[in-house]
Amino acid sequence: MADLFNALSSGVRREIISLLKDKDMTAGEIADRLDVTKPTLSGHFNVLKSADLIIAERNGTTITYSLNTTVAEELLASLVGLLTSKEKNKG
Amino acid sequence: MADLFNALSSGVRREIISLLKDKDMTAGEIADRLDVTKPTLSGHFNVLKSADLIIAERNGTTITYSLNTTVAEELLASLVGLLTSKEKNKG
DNA sequence: TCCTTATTTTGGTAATTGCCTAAATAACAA
DNA sequence: TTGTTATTTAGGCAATTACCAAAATAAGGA
Repeated sequence: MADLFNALSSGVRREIISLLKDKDMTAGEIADRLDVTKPTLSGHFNVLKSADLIIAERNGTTITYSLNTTVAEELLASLVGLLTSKEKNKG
Repeated sequence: MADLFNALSSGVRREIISLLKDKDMTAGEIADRLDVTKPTLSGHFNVLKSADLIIAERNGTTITYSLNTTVAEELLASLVGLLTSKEKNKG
């Protein structure tokens, strides 16, 4: 849970997720669209992979990343749990 | 949005939110329950206030914090927007 | 083996964060 | 004004993060 929110706390990483929610992309394609170098991006991929938010699949020399929708849904559920069930102003 | 995720990326701050989701509490009450000093906590309150996630109200010498449920709900909506609408595997 | 493409790892620096103690401020009572 | 309680601000240090350039690795073709 901490890993997930930490992963989301970076603007670059949220952009990566936003790209991946529509279609899978290779590291190079993502690098073409974002304004950071590939090494920097590689570090962000690592953070997202550690949080299990994205999945990497190598095909030859290219690596295709995809959003892990299962974990994304679990994250949503966790956030609901964190923020809701406030009974104070029920009605 | 960046401020919101950044606010959530700290365990201490998530604990604060978790306490406040059930009832409003003063800074001192929160300090009694968490294992950091009051000055450290004060810094976390500032981060949460900057993100508009909590609301501070002074009564005499005490300051009572409450969760800003409106912003909490907006955060949930934002996260849904960030993570969903993936058409790839529709069906 | 040598070359090319794709991506990551390494190494370094600057900025940020998180925590603490000590000092300052705010509100109010005596 | 002096004292007390509640909280924040200031100052400083250690750890982490973010970024880049350069080097290294991986995969496959000639």
